[in-house]
Amino acid sequence: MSLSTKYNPSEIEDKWYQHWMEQKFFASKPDPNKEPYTIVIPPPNVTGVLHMGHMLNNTIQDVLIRRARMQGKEACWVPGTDHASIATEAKVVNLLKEKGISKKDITRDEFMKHAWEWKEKYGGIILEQLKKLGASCDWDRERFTMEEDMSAAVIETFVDLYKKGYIYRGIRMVNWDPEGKTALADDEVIFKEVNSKLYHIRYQIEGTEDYLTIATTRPETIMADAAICINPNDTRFDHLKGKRAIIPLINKSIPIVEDDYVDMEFGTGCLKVTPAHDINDYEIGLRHNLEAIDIINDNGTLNEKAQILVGEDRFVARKKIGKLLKEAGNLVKEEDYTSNVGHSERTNAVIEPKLSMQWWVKMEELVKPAYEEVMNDNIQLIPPKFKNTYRHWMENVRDWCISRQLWWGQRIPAYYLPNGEYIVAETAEEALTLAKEKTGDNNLKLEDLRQDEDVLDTWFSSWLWPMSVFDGFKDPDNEDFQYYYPTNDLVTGPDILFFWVARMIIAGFEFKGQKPFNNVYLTGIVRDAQGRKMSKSLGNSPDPLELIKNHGADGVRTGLLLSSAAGNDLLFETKLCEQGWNFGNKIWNAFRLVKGWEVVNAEPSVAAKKAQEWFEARFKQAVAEMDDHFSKFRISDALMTVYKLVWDDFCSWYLEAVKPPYGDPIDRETYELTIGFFEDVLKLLHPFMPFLTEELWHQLGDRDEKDCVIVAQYPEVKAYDNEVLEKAKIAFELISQIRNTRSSKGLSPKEQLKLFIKTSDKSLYKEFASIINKLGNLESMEFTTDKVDNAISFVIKSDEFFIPMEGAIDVEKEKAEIQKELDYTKGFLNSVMKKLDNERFVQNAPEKVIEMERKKQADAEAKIKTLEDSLANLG
RNA sequence: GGGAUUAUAGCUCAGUUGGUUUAGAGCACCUGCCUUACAAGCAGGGGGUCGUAGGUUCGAAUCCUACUAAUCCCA
Repeated sequence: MSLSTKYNPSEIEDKWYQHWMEQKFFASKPDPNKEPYTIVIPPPNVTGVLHMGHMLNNTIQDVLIRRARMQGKEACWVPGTDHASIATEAKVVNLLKEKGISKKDITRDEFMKHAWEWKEKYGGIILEQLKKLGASCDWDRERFTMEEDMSAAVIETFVDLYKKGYIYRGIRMVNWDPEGKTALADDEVIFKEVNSKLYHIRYQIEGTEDYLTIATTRPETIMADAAICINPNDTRFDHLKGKRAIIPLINKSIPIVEDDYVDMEFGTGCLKVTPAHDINDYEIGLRHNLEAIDIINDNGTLNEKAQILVGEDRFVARKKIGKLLKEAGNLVKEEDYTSNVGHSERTNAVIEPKLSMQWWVKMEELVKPAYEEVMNDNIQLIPPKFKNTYRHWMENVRDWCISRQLWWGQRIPAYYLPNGEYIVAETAEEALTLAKEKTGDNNLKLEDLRQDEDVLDTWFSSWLWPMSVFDGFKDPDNEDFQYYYPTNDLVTGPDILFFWVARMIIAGFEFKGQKPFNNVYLTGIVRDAQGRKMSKSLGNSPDPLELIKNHGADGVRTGLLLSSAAGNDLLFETKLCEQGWNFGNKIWNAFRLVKGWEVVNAEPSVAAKKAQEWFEARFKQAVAEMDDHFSKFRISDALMTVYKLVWDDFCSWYLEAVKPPYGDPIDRETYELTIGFFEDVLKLLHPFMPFLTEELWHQLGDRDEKDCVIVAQYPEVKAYDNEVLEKAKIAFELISQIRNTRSSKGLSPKEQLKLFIKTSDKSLYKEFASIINKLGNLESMEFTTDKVDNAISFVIKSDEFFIPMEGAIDVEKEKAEIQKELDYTKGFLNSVMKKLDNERFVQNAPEKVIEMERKKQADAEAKIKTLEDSLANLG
């Protein structure tokens, strides 16, 4: 045979993906005769490249969708990307910079043209990468959050929420990125440990020659100080109460206030309060009615309100002011200090807390149905431990800042009138009409309206995703939306449970009165072997495409799923992919064996017939087990079930039992049944290992282009013969014991052995005699009523087995082994008897439990007797 | 500081409402085999007082309390 002993995935993967695409197997359209099964992809960032998290997440989605497809459901997996305003804008700005173009020198329209060009050229690489993984998305349905219809939905919902009073403008402290010149959401801020200095600065107490000392990491903000704050319980500062202090360098007088917020242990116990530049200070400011003095420009330089160092960058200013304070004699000391400083996820600039006018969504009311429907399990979170986390967030929900000071995104549909008022409307024309009504000024023209410069947060697009991908806003009655929505399962990471999942649920109920999905499967986070998050800066993330190249997509998928229970982080090692590949190779070689057989018309062997009966039952049992695992979203358990079914049951037991001696042909009946079993196994395996199974499906039989395992009918749960499984278990244990005996005596597996059985019930052994003979490699199998001399013996249940050994038997060693088992069984019996001797147990425990304990007792007693006999026989 | 989650074999995890369990799986490990499908394999084997200390119960890995440790979210 010319087939390689090694399975080579790269030869077949692209071929089959292309074939599936050509046959339109991924495509879905509404079919009223079929049950829909829908997944929308968590849209990856359009600038992104595939990382391990995507691999895990999309593998799970693909497993679910492929299984549903084979089960005859109308399976639809919608792919797409989001426009990632900050990330994309940063990329475009950088590209323009390389071309010598500055964003501020071009118009908004020109910039958007460049951005779209960038998107067309570089965006969406990640979707191409998903194809390598085998993702069976309906690619004809690919969506992008900035395309026209999707944007229209965003604008429509903004106006809708505004009209309902859920959207407002307000000044709030935001995370300001002075480089990107935009506000960032909390999750876009990364906190890093930074070495800095703690400056101890003394302020004169007004009207005295005394000083107080504060400690700060940001001396450049002293000009924005509105007060000095002390803890009211701090007796050290009683003399300061009611006094005022003077800011050095600018000689401004500020009050000294008292607030519990001040940590008496930290620094000097005196806190400078800078409401415009620190979130905690802002809140103290609100409590004490302090003025917020903003001395920093949008680009991070100091403005004229600072009075000194105007125009200097905040970090330059920090150094210079240190020097100035020193010269003025106000710098007491500098000490080294490490602090957690927020950085922009995109530009890496140090975040500046900044007061700024932003658009907000009022969340308190909106959240209510979304909260309820998860708490009552109408929407299920998997694993359920996330329900708690979800509840906690929903109960403490805060308003959502949805404006971003960027151009790439949907521009906020608010139009300012010359008098400073504004109108929210879907179009400028509509706004003009409304403006005329509002002002009574019929001379207003479009040119008089100025649209808000800001765009909406990307999440404000993503939260509509399950509805907008089916045009649920543009055309709510359309067939797709009616058929596919609500979707079935959502697969995503717990890190965006609030930013995305919760908001989708909110949007689903608010805009359509329906949940967006039934189940949310939260995957773990893929970490490296040391448990660290994978990150570019650590360089600990393997290249997914490289992994696929080396281990095959099937190998990587299997490797990822093998040890990733829902919600558990996955400590990734390349070894896992090797294990996945090994599994594929095992199946490949099973195929080589079967394919190599010569088939003749003959009677099946007794062993083969028994093996068939057993494997049929075992297969059905595995189908039932897998079905149960899938129903609970235990994907890795389902995989493990089929892994063992293939490796242990099909390869190690079944194929070994039916395999003819080398060179001999196989009878037709056994051959055909075996092919049938193989196909059944491939079906169970296909959602996990799509490529290998498709290849073997076509190699096993002569099939046309439409007859593919991807659309084969998935095995259904059926009743099975449990008795044959129970009997086989004992027969297999006997075979293991025979092999063990051979192995522990250092005999070759080729050495044939004689077996004597002492039992009161011969039927099981007769039934399985042929298999026991073959797999145990026996010369003979006989029944006996007496002990057999010069033999190794062992006990299964209450039956005793003897294998005569030529030459000396180490009696002491045999005795020791039997004694060990006897001790264990006695201990076990003892624990059973403790229960049965306890009156209260017999009274209180359920009948079934007591019965089980009595059975355990009887079995153990019989076994002990047999073991004791064995021991006695040995002398 | 507030809240949550987790703790079972060397590693990653099962163990479903307490009773088929003096605890299972995969990987890793050890021993023997290049046995004509597969050495990336085959056969066999060892390994855990279920984080610690109490409590409830006839019975606890499972329920309760405290402690310890780790992780996450919020401030």
